[in-house]
Amino acid sequence: MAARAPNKTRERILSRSLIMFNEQGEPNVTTNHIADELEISPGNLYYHFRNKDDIVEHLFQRFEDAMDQAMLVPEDRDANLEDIWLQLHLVFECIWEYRFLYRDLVDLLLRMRHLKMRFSRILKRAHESIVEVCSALVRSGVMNASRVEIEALANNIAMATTFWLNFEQIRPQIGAKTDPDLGRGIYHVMMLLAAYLRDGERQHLNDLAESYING
Amino acid sequence: MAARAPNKTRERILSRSLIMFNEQGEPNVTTNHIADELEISPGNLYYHFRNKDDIVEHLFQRFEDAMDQAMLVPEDRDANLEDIWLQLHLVFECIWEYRFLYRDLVDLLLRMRHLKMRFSRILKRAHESIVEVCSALVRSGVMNASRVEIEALANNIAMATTFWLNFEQIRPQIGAKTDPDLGRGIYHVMMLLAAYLRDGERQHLNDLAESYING
DNA sequence: GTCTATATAGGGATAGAC
DNA sequence: GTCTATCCCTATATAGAC
Repeated sequence: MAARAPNKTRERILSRSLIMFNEQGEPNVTTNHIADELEISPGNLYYHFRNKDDIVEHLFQRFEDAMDQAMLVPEDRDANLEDIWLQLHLVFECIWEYRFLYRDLVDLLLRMRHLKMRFSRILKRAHESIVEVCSALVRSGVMNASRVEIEALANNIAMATTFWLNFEQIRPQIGAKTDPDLGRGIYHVMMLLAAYLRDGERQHLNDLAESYING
Repeated sequence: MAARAPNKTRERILSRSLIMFNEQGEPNVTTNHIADELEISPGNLYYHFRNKDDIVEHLFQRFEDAMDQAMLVPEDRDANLEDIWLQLHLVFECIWEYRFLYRDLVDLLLRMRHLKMRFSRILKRAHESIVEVCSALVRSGVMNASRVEIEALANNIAMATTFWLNFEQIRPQIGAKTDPDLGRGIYHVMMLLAAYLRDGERQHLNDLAESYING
């Protein structure tokens, strides 16, 4: 009953769209551009997708799945600093892969209301996850922070993670087309934590961040 | 030789554009929309401005002036916590007034390259200003942070200030069309500082933030 | 300074042949 | 599944009358 073969053109459209959206920004890529690039007709593209938003939506679904995967927290034990480092790394990679979503986030989410709810859910889960991990750090004596401070910290970490790429793009030095160094972003997010750590672990974290930045 | 009277239509276009850009997002407002709203013809609008970017550019100029004004640091003495609070307040007000620039910042600055340089200059100045103020706090014994930590902190403060409004817009709870509370943003930025303050001042800052949030 | 009218271009989307 | 042809609509921008 289903299509005889896995739909190759459909998949080509999705993956090429992702590349073009990431490179040029979603608002600047039209369905015609995508069709041109793939050397198919616009009509063909519209056979596979109702419209451009439909493409965006399918890409968002993949992003959502990838983020849910990246945010999994070890449940059998309390998280430690290395866990955080690893998790941030996974999340940053995921954001990087679907960075077009973040570039015009506000406009995109206002235009497609149901995506806003789904994105909010991700943010909410991220926030809870951060609070949980920080609480674990407090329990294990590594971190020293009140409940209120943890809440504010979680908020700032979520925001920093969400907008790091955008911030990188508008900073002074970046003139060349070099890809931003995700390590820098992770480093800065970890520095948000650092202030609340006890001296030993604070140093430990600094070393970790330092080594990560240098390679 | 000059126009007999200060150009009223020109000014009306600018101020109305600002309102519409802020409300609907700059990419979603066309020159026709603006002309309609003002009940003038599109042709008339184009008599006063070469194109839409020309309008954006004039608004950016005003933003730039306002920001330069808002970022003035007292030079005759070391800054204290109240100074920071006041300055953040001024900057947040300024951002709020020209929030359309921030909503689609990356796309806007990539489209208008010279604006990117000017915006970078503002960011750079903000960064320096924050470093300076923090250094003053360290000198006066209120803050405890290394040079490296101050750099990271300044970076994070600049980023948080830049993207606070965007973050507010995509957070879970915000469904209604209520204006976001700038106080919340200022509070969170100050919480970035809090971790590095000595206990007494840390409490002082918490009180300040607390009272600011409650009214 | 302001209007009407219009040129131009491009994007989104569909119909119908193959 | 794919293509060609086309329609509709909107946005930017200009010319020329008033």
